[in-house]
Amino acid sequence: MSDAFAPPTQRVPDKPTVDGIEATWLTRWDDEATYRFDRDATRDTVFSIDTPPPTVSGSLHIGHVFSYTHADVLARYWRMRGKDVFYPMGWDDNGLPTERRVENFFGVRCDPSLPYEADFQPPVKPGERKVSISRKNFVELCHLLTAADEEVFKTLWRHLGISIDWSLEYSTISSHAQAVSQRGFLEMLGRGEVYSTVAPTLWDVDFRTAVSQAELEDRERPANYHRVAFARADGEGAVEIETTRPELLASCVALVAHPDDERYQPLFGTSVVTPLFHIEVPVVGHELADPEKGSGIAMVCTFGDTTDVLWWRELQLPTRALIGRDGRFLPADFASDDFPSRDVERATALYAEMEGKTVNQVRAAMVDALRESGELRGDLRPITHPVKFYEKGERPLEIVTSRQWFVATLAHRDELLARGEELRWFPDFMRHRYRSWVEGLNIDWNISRQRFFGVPFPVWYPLDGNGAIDFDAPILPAVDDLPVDPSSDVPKGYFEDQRNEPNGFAGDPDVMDTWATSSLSPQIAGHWGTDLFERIFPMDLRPQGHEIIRTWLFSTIVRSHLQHHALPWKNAIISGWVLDPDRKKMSKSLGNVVTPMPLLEQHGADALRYWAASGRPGTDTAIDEAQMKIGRRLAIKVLNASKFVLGRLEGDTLLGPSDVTQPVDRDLLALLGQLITETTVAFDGYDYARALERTETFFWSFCDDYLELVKIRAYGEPDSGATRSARAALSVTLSALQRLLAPFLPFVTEEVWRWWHDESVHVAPWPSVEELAIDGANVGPGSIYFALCDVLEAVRREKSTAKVSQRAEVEHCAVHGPASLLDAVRAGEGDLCAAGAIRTLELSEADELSVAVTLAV
RNA sequence: GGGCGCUUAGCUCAGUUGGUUAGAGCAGCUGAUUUACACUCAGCAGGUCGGGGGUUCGAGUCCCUCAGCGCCCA
Repeated sequence: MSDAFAPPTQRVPDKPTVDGIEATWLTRWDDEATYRFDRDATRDTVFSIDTPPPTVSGSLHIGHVFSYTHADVLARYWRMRGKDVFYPMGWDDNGLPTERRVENFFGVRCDPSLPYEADFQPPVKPGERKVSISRKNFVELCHLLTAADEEVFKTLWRHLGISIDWSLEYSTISSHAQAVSQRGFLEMLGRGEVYSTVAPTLWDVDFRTAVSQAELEDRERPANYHRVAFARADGEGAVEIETTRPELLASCVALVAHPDDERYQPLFGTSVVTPLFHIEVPVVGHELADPEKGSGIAMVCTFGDTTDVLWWRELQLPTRALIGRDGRFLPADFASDDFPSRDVERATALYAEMEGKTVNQVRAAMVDALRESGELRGDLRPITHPVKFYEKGERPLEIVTSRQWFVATLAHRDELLARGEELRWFPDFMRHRYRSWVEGLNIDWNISRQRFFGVPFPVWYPLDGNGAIDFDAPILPAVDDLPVDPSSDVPKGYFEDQRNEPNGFAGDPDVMDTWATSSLSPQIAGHWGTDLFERIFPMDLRPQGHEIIRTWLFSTIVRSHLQHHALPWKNAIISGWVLDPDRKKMSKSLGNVVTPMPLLEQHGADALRYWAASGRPGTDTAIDEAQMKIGRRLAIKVLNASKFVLGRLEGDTLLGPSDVTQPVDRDLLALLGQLITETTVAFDGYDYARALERTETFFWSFCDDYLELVKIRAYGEPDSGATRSARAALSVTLSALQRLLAPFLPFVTEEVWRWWHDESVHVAPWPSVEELAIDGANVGPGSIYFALCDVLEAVRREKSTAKVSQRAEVEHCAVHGPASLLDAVRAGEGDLCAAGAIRTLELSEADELSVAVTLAV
């Protein structure tokens, strides 16, 4: 460990600059392994950070520097506090965004039925029509592209000076991550926390995959209420319902109204007949039917929306599924028990026009048919209502029935709520986001995705003599054999030629939701199962943006709770949005997304970090180049102030706090002690922004006031105690300030620190009050310093008003004020007169401070 | 519909258990001129703290209410 008060070296350049210092120090940090985690560290000395593994297939935007800077500032603080910081970086490279990017980038499409082509070359340019390729070829392209994308992200964060230990880099599609993910799945399966079942599933017809509740978003969409008449089964008139989805008429299974609704009470227990298809359905009561909505009585279908699912389940209604996985209408047999039509011929004839068509086509056909039959009553009534979309999708979700794997979250809701309370949130109010999300859960977490580039389910199924799959007796691999790919690996006791054959086996065709793997980031990064994991888990800090509380944060808590009966981390620090310069939310559609690299190159890493670090946890922050310029100015000031101070410390004398003998110098150290205490408390409470603001304010005063006050004295005779005192105070304070700023401005502080130290500032000890050796004899911290500043300010004002140089001589300066203040001024009289070029200073007692300045002619 | 956050100078924001005359930076204006720094320094000006009501000796701060903006959940 280098001495904080080491003598200056001759390393101070004549013309220091902040330009280009990033490259120098990035290389040195690599060479010196400055951020390398000590693999032998024990849990009590470790500070572990679970950083978001970004989706590299998304475009790089300014948000990627924001939250990561916050995390890095904290990492650097704790490292200086002597912690062994475990700070890995991962890439969440599997999943839909990657597939979509690969499809567009290469102009390809995955068709799992095609054979692998070993020498396949993707099109140089994506063509008009996408080229269909095998699953293995497709996955290879995914690996190829994500590897390149990861480099782009890595370059950004390195340039930004994020103190990641890159030897800990991981990716969620790596073999290691797949093994961890599959082990996690198998252990949940063993505990009964994950199950597969055939159930109504939210389905994106474009992506052809199931999606989970966490990936939903409501979008306001225009629609029309269609008023449709259902004949009563007893022939006594008709019941009119209003629906936005007439295309689902053939899959109607009931009408439902509120139990208290007097209009429909007489109908409960009776039946009506669907128009056109002539299927008898019951009229039932349920609290969720809204008497204010439409005509107050709704058509329940298989399945128009999530409420239909709820009614279907609670009222035990039959199933008449008509929408297929491609969003087109499936065949239906109106002579069967599933679709018991009273007029098979007409129903079959009409439906023949609809089968195989899309939702919109069928809707139009249905409207025509209803109009013709006279059962569509009145005009269509336009409305706007929320429709559920996959967050990355473009068409409304449909609900299809299929077999999926679910993690049982609902059964653990209360425990998960308790975990949310147990976690320390910064800012605290973010815990509400988590709570309301968990309280609103209504379906278990669907982790099956009918896609290609992901972690496969480590599951095979036996086939019976007819080739039917027995889902209740899955064949599982041994943990030691993980990872496995059931589509190419063969379960123990079987041979490849038994695949998909009667009495053979079949692999589960699906892959896991990407969150089902990235929710294990502590286990992946920490190498669950090795001693490393015990050294870092539960982790200390989860830094992330608030938009992924319900996905990544939530799912990580779920997995840790189920697997380890613990929170995955003690603290979560939640960043706000980065807004565009006009304080608008950035989005692709608005075209206002800002890319970080040009800003980084123009203003420098320290400047960009300064801007990011001035955004408090949880607070939305606009991109502000003015703020970046201020950061750059601060960095330059650090260079110049350091150059000046170190230039004063000529010779090799080791100056320390014990050399600080002059009252004003000791007063400065007392103030510095306050600053250190304050910033340390702020950092301990994850309030890096306050720490920065306080340090910055102190630093500017140090430059503009203290340096000016003691400048002349510091130039004095080296052997004089007064000179030594000034130089010692400058040295001690500079040392502390360089370190206090190091988490924020890692490049410039490293540059200036190395002018007089051999080791990195980033492994130097965080400043402490103890190292200042303050004896506590001061009247009050700042009393002398601030008094001198007040008088100096008055003198400056006089010169500025007179429009003369600040170096202009003052003939006479009369200070009137309370005795205590005069004493304070007297204690620094020499410095004051030197700094203000004051020839004669007169001190006289008065109730209030006033300063009369007479300029020399 | 339920919940959370924000509203302080032209702009961006501090303002800690209520306590002198509400602060800073930027922008603006007026100047200085170079033995750390022109990527500099000094000074000036600029606010009925979103509106209303209440508690209090005292409210930017606590309570109620209204409004606007943003977000979360349903």
